[in-house]
Amino acid sequence: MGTKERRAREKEQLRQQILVAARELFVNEGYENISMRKIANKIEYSPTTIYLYFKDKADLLDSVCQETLLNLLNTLEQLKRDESDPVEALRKSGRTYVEFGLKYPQDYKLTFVIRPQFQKGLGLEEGSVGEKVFNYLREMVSECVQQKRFRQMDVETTGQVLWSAVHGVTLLLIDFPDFPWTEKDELIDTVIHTTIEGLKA
Amino acid sequence: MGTKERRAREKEQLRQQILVAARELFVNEGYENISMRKIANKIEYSPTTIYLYFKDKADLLDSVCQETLLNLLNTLEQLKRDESDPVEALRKSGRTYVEFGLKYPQDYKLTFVIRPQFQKGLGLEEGSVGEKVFNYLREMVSECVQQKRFRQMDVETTGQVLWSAVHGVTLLLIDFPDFPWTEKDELIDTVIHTTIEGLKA
DNA sequence: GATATAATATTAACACTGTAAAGTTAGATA
DNA sequence: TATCTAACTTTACAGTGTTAATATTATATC
Repeated sequence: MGTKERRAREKEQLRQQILVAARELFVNEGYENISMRKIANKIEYSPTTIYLYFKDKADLLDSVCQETLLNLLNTLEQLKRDESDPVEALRKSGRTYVEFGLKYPQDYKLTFVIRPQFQKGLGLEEGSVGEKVFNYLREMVSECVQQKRFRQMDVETTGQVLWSAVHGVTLLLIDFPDFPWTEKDELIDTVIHTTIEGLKA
Repeated sequence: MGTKERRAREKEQLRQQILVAARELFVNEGYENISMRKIANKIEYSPTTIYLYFKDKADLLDSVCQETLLNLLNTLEQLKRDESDPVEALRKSGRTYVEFGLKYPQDYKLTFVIRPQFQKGLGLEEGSVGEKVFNYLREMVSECVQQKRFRQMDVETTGQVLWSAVHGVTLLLIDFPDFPWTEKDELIDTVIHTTIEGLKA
């Protein structure tokens, strides 16, 4: 009676195959330059087969972005363990966030800039990966506030300020690679350092 | 012999007409949802006429964005006059920058996020409007640094840190309107205030 | 093993897209 | 009036996302 299970497994496998192909194409050539037909070609299925697994192209993008968020979450959570100082932990998290964005620039843009243009929902619903990523940030910040390392301020606002800073620098570095930036690592560190100092002040 | 001039004027007029129509459509319905045919319909010309005035759709986007930058520059320069304290002037400029982005969210995204995806060049070349906007920021910052109001730091880096912050918060507010943000104005003020405090520290 | 049934995949088609090439028209020059 | 030229349109092509109808395949039942 394992037939059903095997079938389900096979179905999931094809779903994954589509996702892998879609991510690779989206990331290398940009979401709007990739057609359903191109994805279909890559996996050697007919274009319409994709619609048996995903509602439409935006839904496919959505699933790719969910994976990216999961990837980001895992990357961040690997840090958490080995750092006792909460401010230092926050600094490292910020650094890791930006580095993640620069390591997978297209994934980052897809998730945090392109996707919102197509899917109006935020992807931060109850139990979603996006929510978990945000909770991670919230916890980090909360620790700093509780230990009075920051000036008295709403935890939510504090988190949002930090997010603004890292999101901003990540996108600028991605979008304007030719701009005469300060040396990249120095800029990232300075952005994070400045923001954290500002939160202490 | 005024014929040539009249013709040139008419030509420029149609160019402007196309730009106005394109901006309105792009801004209201999004760049990727607008076809050349829709723009052509709006101005009551055939679609291919547009190609006599603009190289392609990306070039048309480009011109729309140039106008946006000019608009931003004018908005910013109106501030300059009436503020003697350089830090306060910088704060106001930051505030104005974000407000501009939120007042014309689609223009902002078009210029600072969508455009770089299509036109790899930055649009900050010698003599360009983009360069002027950036010079404005540079001057503001420079004033603060010269008057020792900020901790000793490279003017370029300081400017880039500020730009990161305001760019970040602007985009987050645009892209995730449903997120449970701190009250919008408070968040913007806090982002700018925190960054500036961090630069002093 | 043959047949009915359900799952999965494909073909054909529609209404669009950006844009190149060729054709048309109106006004200026000679 | 004939010719030239700039401005604009028509036509056409190859490609797009997506739907409905159809075909194929694999399983379950007899």
